[in-house]
Amino acid sequence: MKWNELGSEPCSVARSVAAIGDRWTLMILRDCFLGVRRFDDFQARLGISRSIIADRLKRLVDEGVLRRDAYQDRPVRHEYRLTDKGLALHPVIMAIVHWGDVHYADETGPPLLHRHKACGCDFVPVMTCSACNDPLTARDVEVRPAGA
Amino acid sequence: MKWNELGSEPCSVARSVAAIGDRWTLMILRDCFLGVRRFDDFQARLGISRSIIADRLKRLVDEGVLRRDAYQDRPVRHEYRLTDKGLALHPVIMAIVHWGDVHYADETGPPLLHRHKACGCDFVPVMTCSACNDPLTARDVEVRPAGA
DNA sequence: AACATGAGTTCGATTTTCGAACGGAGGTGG
DNA sequence: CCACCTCCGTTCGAAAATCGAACTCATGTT
Repeated sequence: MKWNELGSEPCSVARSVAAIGDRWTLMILRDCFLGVRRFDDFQARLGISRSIIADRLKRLVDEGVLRRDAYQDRPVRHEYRLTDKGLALHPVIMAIVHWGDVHYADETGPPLLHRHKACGCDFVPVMTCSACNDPLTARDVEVRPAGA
Repeated sequence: MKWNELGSEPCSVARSVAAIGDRWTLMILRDCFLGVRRFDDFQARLGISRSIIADRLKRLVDEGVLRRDAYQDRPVRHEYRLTDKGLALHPVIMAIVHWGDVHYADETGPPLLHRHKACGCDFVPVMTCSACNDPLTARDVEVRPAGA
């Protein structure tokens, strides 16, 4: 298998990873969820080559994860915003953040805190079963091919 | 910023991504959660260069995500198993799978189904608030720096 | 006119990543 | 004892990704 064949595997991980499974792409998505929208802001925050930013943003737009909207004319300028498909990546980013918080935070604790607007509390994300609402762990899950 | 500086950023996404944010690493982790443990099985399932498998497995062991255990002597052979830190990546993988299921499945539906052993039902993963147990969406969350 | 801003593109040099072939330690069959 | 097989890697040269710096382009500001 090669990089570009990944997307056509009959596996949802492979297809997702083909779209977003790249260091810089994930860092850009993190910034999107933090409200960053403009090319130069992405570049300044990441401190990497502009050509990589341009390439990754283009891919994300092609994938339908980001939308490129004009926010002014004369000169026309665009901003990058998450589409619904992009917003649906929120659990992925939250899961990654939480794993990092637990396993890489230093004595000062996690760098960022998350507050649930609805209930007003700081929280950590918990993955639950859509059927019984109980929290899930790896050992609770049985996997089988569809149609079996 | 460069690739290898990613891990020292004060950001949990950056630190996590430095450890696992690579296409092949994520594919290997997928296989780990499906029960694959041996070098040649990883290689056969992924169909990529053995050097990549070797490199990624080594990194994951160094990171403490996998453990390299001998399963026989003469000749000594090892298998790769998820540590607790590795098992803690389950929500990340589930979130990625679910996003792929929703956005890339064809008319035949998702390639794999997941059953919750405790309740016996097929399910999809739902991310919830640890404080109030309600499902979370991106717009429900407010982020702020720690210590504010 | 000179300078600033925002959003890229281009370029050559450096790093990574890749596939294919090889190695090696030990079994198995004849 | 010799050939072959299995499992687990390593080595190496070619191909690709990444890098920083400079350049472009359209406009607005001093």
